[in-house]
Amino acid sequence: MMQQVSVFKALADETRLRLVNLFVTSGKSLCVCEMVDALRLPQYQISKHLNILKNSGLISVQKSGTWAYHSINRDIIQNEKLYSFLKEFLSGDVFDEDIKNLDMRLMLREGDRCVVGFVDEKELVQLIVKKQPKSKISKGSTV
Amino acid sequence: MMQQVSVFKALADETRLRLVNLFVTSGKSLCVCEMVDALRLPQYQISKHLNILKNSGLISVQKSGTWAYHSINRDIIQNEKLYSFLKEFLSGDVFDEDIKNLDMRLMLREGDRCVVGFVDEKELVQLIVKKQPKSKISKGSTV
DNA sequence: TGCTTGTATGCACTAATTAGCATATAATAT
DNA sequence: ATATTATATGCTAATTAGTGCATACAAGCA
Repeated sequence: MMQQVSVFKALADETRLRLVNLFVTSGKSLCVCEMVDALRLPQYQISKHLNILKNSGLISVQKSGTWAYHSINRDIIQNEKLYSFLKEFLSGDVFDEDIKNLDMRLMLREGDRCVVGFVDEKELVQLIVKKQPKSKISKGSTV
Repeated sequence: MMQQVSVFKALADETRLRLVNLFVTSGKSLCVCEMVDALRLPQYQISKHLNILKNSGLISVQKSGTWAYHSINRDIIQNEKLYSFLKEFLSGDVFDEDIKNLDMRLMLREGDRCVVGFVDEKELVQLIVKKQPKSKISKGSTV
């Protein structure tokens, strides 16, 4: 298939656009469990869609132990034009919600590395609260 | 379907990318028979693919008698970023060949309007030769 | 070695997309 | 009216793509 076609085919799916949105908005390398938690879709779906993005040349992977950090290839996205287009084109309810979830999830990183696997919504909040050692300014402390 | 998805779905097909290439490279409104001759595909395919591009909001049509002039919507292509990306991304053998065919075909216009229907390759060359009234500089005239 | 965990993938099923052909529509010309 | 021409569209078969589930793989840890 023509490379141009495979790039647009890769982008022609809601789940994959949501993944691309995570990359262009966060600007980070993300590992699979983080994306699973952000999009709240089954792990096998995320993996498969990432594979399609990879085959089109849009993203690439760097393994670190069992973790797999995926990141967008800014060079293949010629002249940054597609990249900056995507950055402003991908917005709205679903995309924004995903970013909110991702931001929460990224608070669990240590030294900017992923250190936990899948975490459901409730568990995530608890873990974040537990992780804030210096914040005595939390609500309802000394009123 | 999300508008973002439908835009990329519209672009996720070789024939439709070839059509888009005609628009972004020529910068013109084109009518169906001209695109049929440029891409050398059956008329019903061109019409159907144009309809998909139209539904995604990428192009629009202006009728003039039986002729239908299609043109790309530069405003929906946000901030011109996608437009200029496409302009440089869509190149290579097939795309270039299409443009060569289109350029020939556009020589048959009169006052920048389409005045003939489908024309096969041989017929096209003959018509073009016939159309050059002032060119006494053609090959082999007064050597 | 065996267990757990993060990630990838094979298979069956279903849904979505495309091509091909015939035909419809609508404007023009005779 | 009728014929012609430019364009659109309905239908079917064929292909492609996505989902869901189970399971495989591979690295780290007991």
